[in-house]
Amino acid sequence: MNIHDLAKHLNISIGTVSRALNGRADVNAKTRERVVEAARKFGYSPNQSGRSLRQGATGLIGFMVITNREREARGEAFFMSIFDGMQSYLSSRGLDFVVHFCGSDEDPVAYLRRIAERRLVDGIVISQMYRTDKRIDYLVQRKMPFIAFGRSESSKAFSWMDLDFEGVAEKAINHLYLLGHRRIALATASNDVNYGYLFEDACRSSLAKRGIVLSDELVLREPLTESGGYRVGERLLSMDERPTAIVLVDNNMAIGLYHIFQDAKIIPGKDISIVGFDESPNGEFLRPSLTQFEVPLVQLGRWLGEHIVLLIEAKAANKRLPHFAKIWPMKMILGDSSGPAL
Amino acid sequence: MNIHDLAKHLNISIGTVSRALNGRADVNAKTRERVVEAARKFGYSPNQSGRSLRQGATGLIGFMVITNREREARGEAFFMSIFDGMQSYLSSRGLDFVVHFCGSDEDPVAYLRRIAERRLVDGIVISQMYRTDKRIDYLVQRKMPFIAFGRSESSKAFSWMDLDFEGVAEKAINHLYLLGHRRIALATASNDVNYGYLFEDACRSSLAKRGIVLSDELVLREPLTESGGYRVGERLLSMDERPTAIVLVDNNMAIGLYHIFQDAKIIPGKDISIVGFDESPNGEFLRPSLTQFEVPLVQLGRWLGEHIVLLIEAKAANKRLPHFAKIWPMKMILGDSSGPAL
DNA sequence: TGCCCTGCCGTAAACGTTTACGACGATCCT
DNA sequence: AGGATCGTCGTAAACGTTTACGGCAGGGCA
Repeated sequence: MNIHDLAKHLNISIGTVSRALNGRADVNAKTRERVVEAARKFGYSPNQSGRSLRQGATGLIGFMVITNREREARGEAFFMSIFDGMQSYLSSRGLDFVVHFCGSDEDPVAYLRRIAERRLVDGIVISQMYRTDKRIDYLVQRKMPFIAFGRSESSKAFSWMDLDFEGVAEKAINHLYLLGHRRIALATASNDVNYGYLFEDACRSSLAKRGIVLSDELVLREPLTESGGYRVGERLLSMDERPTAIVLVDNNMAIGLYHIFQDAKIIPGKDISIVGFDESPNGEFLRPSLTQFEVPLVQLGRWLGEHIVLLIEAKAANKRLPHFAKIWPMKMILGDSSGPAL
Repeated sequence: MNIHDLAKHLNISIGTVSRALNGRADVNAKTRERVVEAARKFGYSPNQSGRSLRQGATGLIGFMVITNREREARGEAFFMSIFDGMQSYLSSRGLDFVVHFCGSDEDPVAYLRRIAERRLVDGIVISQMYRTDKRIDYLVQRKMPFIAFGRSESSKAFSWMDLDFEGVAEKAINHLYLLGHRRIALATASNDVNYGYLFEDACRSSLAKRGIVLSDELVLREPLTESGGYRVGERLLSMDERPTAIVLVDNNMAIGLYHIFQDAKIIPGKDISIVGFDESPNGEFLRPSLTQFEVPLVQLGRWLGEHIVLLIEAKAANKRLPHFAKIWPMKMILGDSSGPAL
């Protein structure tokens, strides 16, 4: 069933059918009704390939995720909520949303090139940015609308949005400082993901502002997983001069940390203070409750949807692409895992 | 840059360019080399819309996931690994793989219809099956190649694959029975997801085989989350006659359960036995280690990729679609969370 | 009555591919 | 030497849309 069949069945031309379905003005109301009704009845929607070919746009927005078997990616609750918000906005605009998963054994740049060259999407959000990320140069050079979810170093100008690592670091450090903590550790990523460095730098300068230097042995780099958190705990416990507080860049780690502390009869918020990062079901659930930071992920997804559409529309109108650079604010949720220094 | 530009640049016809890139036999080796080299140099790949239109196929395989804000979906480690395997197989076949996320406020059937009618994919895997799932009837009627990941009741014949809930139930119950347990509880899903019922029925009949009836108060329906597990623990502890063992349909629950038991000074494997479900980072990590079931998810993803391709090829060859019905076996991993009954 | 305007619709070109078909020169066989 | 075969390539149609353009009927106005 294509547009010709439908037109023949209605005894009108395909042009009219197309105009009727696309809501153009120059079609009789009565005719439009007949067309829409027939389309519904036969389960007809325009073939997207034909439409894309003619319009030079696919109506598809992509989101690229890199799978990794180490499972260091932020969890389901994180991405799923973002997808939810993005999908909800895009479908309200009549656009489709698809997620591209780059396999753990594939080269992200090659994977992205393939998507771009075959013109599978009109625009794309890329995530899990590396410190310097070739994907950015490629997309800029190709003039493909995109938003990087996460910062990255590049000589080119591009649009990005990111969580407020600086703000979180400042609030976390300030909170702990006011509670009297002076020896504060940091648990961050062991791989090259950019926000690990960002957060470390931010913590370092927030501490420096208060006259504290973050010495290297207090920066614990481990996988952002439960067992990574457990390892952090082990290293913490083996230290000669144990820190009185620790800041985490990822809440999955909190689970492991709580476990080893429980084994060692160390009570978070009393014997040692813990500040987590983004909100997560785990964080809400842990006892004592984890001090962490709230981020409305569904809204964040909507923001991404809205702004990628802006970029696409700007390009279609042949206007110069604007560049967004958005830091997403996060609010501290006080829990019982952070208390006065001993 | 399209095929015409490339052809003009090489001073040959577009037909030859196309044949060269598509690896057809009737093109001179020297010419092919020049074409491939030029395509690489200019970053040219055939426009997928044009190609799809001509071929009547998109070369795209979809995977439909339903997001839910209750976060009861199986986690990242689960789906991500499946995607990884599926992507890896499909890309080796020159096919693209995309994931469609149906928003939590959308109707899954309408969402799927949209994908199908616009012909966005050649075939699709649908997941999170409901007990009776309209998506199946729709896809069957539309003759669109698909595999249901999860069983569902339908009068139509269709292809599906699912985890071995019966096998897991039998092994879990047998294991506990041999350890002397006779009063065994079950934690399962509070929503309408089909495997909740499947697992419950399977446990019921495995128990019945051993002369034990699974009474209603021992079936604890809660969300498949950490806090759902915590609720299960609360209900367990408030029982007059507490069960000596519990079987879980989801490992996220194990986290919550361990926590409340820790608070209540109840030791898994000693005071009460716990058997979890699929392997998960959580499960490996919990102390005492959780008795659970191993499932090679990457392989499972490959299987899905291979078989959806078989279905698509069969349809392209105008052969009757075969129907697969695959139960994916799972192996019990003995942990310390299950021990002799008191 | 003659003219323009409006509302509605049909026609046909164009989007970028793939592929059946035929053309052409070179080689091979008898 | 002549015809058949083979290797290579160009031509053009087709896939399913959208949309610029023009046409036609009818109504309004001078």
